[in-house]
Amino acid sequence: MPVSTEWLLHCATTLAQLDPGTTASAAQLAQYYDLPAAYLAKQLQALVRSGALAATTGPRGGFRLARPASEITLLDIVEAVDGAASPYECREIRQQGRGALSPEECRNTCVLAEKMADAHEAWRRSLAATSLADVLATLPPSAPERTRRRMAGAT
Amino acid sequence: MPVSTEWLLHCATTLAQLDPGTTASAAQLAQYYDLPAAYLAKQLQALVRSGALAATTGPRGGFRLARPASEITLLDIVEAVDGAASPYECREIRQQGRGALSPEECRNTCVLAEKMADAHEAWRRSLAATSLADVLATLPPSAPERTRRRMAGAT
DNA sequence: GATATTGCGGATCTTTTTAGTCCGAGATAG
DNA sequence: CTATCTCGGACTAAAAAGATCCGCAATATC
Ligand code: FES
Ligand code: FES
Repeated sequence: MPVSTEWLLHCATTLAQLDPGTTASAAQLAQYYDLPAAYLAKQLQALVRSGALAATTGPRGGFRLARPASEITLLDIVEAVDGAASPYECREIRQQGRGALSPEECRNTCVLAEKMADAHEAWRRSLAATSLADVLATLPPSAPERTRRRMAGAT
Repeated sequence: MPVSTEWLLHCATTLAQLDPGTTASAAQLAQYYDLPAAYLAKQLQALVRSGALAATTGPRGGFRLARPASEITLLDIVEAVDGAASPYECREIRQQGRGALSPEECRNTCVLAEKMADAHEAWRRSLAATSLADVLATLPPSAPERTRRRMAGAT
């Protein structure tokens, strides 16, 4: 799992603390966390493509949340940057080799593939249970003001 | 996630269907599923190292379950081949850059890292809930006999 | 006791993914 | 209208992981 996952999770949390209508540029966010600006910009695009963020181009432009913070889950962000596909991929190994099963016996999906899919679904469900609003609720009340202040001074 | 994960899950299920005391060599298992024998052998070693399988060297040697099938979970197998580390790695990004938090504010772990760890734990819990014995229970009663028969004819 | 067979570990090569950089299209402010 | 600032996608290098190979140690058989 790429390092940029952590970047985007934190960037989204930061954007959620901004006033509505305000945007933060990729350069600002990069400076805020000391990250390579060009590469961060590339990853932010993935979140725009997925519909979690909205981007405004031109001077005074930048990124903002495309939806209320309560409607953006951690799963949305993680799947946008890391891909939504399950890491486990069943290649129907049971139909190959000397022990191959007949096509009739394979009408229902393999038990092992099913269990692996269940585990992946449990992982997804756990991440989908937390929204950006939930994350903000755990922060001290002074955090948003502080974030806005430190962000304003950036280039 | 490597393709070999599926291989090992099925190989372990196959071994669980053998009579106690009987072993199956890597070549036999490879032929049974039409897999590259050399690579499969290497992955089987990982399961031996983890303690899920036991190996006997020499003629008539091979692999067998090291424990009763009810004591081997899918998580044991997956973590043996794919590693037990969480795919998400927190690099403490919150302490870097212009928005860096003070060390005092970072005494407790970051909320985002905690949520990601929770999701990973949910995934683990789901896989640990199923043992090889549970998998065998879903198979038709004729399956073990059939597996033993087809395995016997291999080189 | 010699021999064939099997697992074991390390060294090696290939492929995929990740990390990083770059320049162009488009929009806003002046 | 022009200059400047922003995202957007294409391109290139680096690292990690996957996959493969070969030689060594151990054991049962003959
Ligand atoms: S055939 Fe793919 S998991 Fe069983
Ligand atoms: S600092 Fe690593 S997830 Fe927040």
